[in-house]
Amino acid sequence: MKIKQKDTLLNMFKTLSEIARLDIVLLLTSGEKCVCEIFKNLKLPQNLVSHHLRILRQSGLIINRKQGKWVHYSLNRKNIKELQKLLTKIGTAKEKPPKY
Amino acid sequence: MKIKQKDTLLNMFKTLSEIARLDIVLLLTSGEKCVCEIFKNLKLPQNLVSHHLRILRQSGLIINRKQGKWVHYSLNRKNIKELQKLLTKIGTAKEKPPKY
DNA sequence: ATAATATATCAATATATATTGATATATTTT
DNA sequence: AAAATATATCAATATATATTGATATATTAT
Repeated sequence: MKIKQKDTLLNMFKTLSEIARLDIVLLLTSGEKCVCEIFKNLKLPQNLVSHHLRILRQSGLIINRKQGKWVHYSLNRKNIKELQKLLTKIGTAKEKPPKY
Repeated sequence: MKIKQKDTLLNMFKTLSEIARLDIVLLLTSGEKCVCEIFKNLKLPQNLVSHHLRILRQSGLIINRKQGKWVHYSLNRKNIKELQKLLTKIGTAKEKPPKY
């Protein structure tokens, strides 16, 4: 695996290892949401959610679009697919059977 | 998703978000390895690798078996499958299209 | 029994990052 | 233009965790 690719994956794992961010991602599986919907839904302060959204964006897991005073966030399926691929690779690697 | 299940997934993500541990998991895709093989391969001190192996074990990502003075570690495919499932769910969730 | 090898644990420290509070920016409404 | 709303940023602090060094335990070899 290329170093850059590994870094990207590592970053996605790191990003998803925080409960608030995993919750955001799970929430976004039901479609795109503005920040206000997200922080009300998760019952977290707005600035904290904003902070986590930035980390999610920087890791490539979500994307956003601006519309008036709202910023709508949604999942970045392309990169999530990459994570899936890696896990499939890990999960299906051949296993040396224990020797008795 | 049940709280306990989410905790488990969160823990797996947290575990995989450290480069040494991701490297260990990637190394183990080629079959089970004893600790000495792992720390020599990764060029990390033995006690540090031992520490990371414990975290990997506690998160359910790897299993071990003892044989003489060696402890052999290998992937725990069952739990890795769970991670895969979640990502598949996230990656295939329906997306509300942006409105123009 | 002693030495050597493989692994794990513990305490101390360094480092990264989550959280909070205050504030800034941009857009819409009145 | 002023007020209200939505979002982002910054500095400070709290917390979690990686890393290191020292040491303990268990097994095998001599």
